[in-house]
Amino acid sequence: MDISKILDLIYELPDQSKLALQNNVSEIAFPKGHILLKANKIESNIYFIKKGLVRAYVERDNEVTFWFGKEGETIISMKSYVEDQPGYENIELLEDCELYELKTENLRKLFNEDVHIANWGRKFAEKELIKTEERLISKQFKNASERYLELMKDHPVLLQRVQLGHIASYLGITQVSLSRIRAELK
Amino acid sequence: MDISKILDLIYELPDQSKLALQNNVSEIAFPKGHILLKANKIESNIYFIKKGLVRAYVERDNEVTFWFGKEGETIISMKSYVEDQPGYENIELLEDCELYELKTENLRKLFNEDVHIANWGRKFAEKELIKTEERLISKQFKNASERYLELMKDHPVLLQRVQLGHIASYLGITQVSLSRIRAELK
DNA sequence: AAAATAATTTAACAAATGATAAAAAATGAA
DNA sequence: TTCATTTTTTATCATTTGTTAAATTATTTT
Repeated sequence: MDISKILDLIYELPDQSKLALQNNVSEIAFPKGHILLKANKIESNIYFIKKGLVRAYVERDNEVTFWFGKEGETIISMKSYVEDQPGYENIELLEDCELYELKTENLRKLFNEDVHIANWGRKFAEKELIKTEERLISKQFKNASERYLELMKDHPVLLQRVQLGHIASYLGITQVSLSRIRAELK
Repeated sequence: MDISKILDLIYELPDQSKLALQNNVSEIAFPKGHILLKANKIESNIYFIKKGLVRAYVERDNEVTFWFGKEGETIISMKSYVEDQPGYENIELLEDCELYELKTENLRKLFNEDVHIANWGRKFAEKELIKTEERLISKQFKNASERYLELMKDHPVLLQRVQLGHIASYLGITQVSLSRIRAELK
C-alpha cells in the first residue's frame, strides 16, 4: 500500500499538506524477526506499513502482545511520540516488511505549522483511541471464547498470518487455553 | 477547577486560542443520578468537569463501567465526537456536578481555523489513548487482585467516592469477587 | 428512632482459566 | 529426505473467578 493511500486512510489532506508530509517520508525494509522499536527507549521515528505484519508487546514475566499492525497501519511508540518519554512497547516484525519512515521531530514541526496536518494527527489518535477503548470494553465483558470468535470475525487474516501463541497473548489467555477453546469449537 | 486550568492540563494554549475556546463554553449543573449522555445517540456537546464525579458505562447483560471522570476531566461520547455516529457509552453522574459545556460543532470549527486548538485536540486524544492502552495492557497480564491494588495506589480517591459495585465492574470482575479480594487483603 | 431500601460481605458450589508435562504436528535446516 | 527445532494440542490438576442465595451493614425515608 503506498504512502498516499495510507495517509488518506487516516484523514484526507489538501494536496499541499499531503506533499509536505510525503516529503518527509523515506522507504526502508527489514527482515522477519527484526525488532523495530525497543521498550525503555525514546524512539525518534514513526513508521507506516507498506507491506508486512508486526506485533507490539510488553515484557513482563511473559510477553504480552497487545497490538498487531498490517498493511496501511501506523507503528508508533506512544510514550515517545506523545510525551517524549521511553516507551513500554517492543515492535517485532512477524514477516519481512517494507516500511515508510518519518522522523517524529519533523512531524512535530509540521503539526505546529500546518493546521491540516495537526488535524490529521488528531484524527489518527482519535481513531486509535476508539479501537483501543472498544477492545478494553470487549475484554471486560466477554470471555476468552467469545473474544476469540470476535477476532475470527473481525480480523480473520490475523489467524492465517500470526502464530497462535501470539494470538493467545493478544486475547489475554495462555496458549494452552486457546488450544482448548479451539478444540471445543470443532 | 476552573476552565482555564482544565484546558491547560491538556495542552498550554496561546492566550488568543484559549479565549476562543473559553468563549464557546457555558456552565451548567446537574444532580447526582442524572444521565448526561445516552448510548445510541449522537451527542452534540462535550463537557469538562468543574466539580463532581461521573462514570461511563455500556449496557450488556449487566452494566460495564469502563471509565470514571472527576474534576478536570473531559466527558465525551467518542463515537459522536470522532465519527458523528451514535456512541456506545452512557454517562451517569455519581455526585452533583458542575460542568462546562462546549458544542462539538463549535469545537470542530475551531479545529479547522486554529492550529493551536487543533494541536490541543490532538494532545487530548493522545493522552487518553495512552491511558486506555495502559489499562488494556494491565487487564491483560494482571489478575483481579493485582488490578485492585493498582487502582488503590493510582486512584485512591475513587475508592472513597465510588461504590464498590462500580469499582468491581471497572476492574472487570463481579462485586462478589471484589468483596472476596478485599477480605483476603485484610 | 424505626422501617425500608440499598450496598456489601460471606458461604457453597460451578465454571473458566492457569500451570505443568508430555505427545503430536508442523516447520526449517542440513 | 531426514533430523532438529518450534509450534500446537492434549491431559491432569490447581487456582481464580463466576453464580446464587442468604446474612450483615450502611444509608435513606418516614
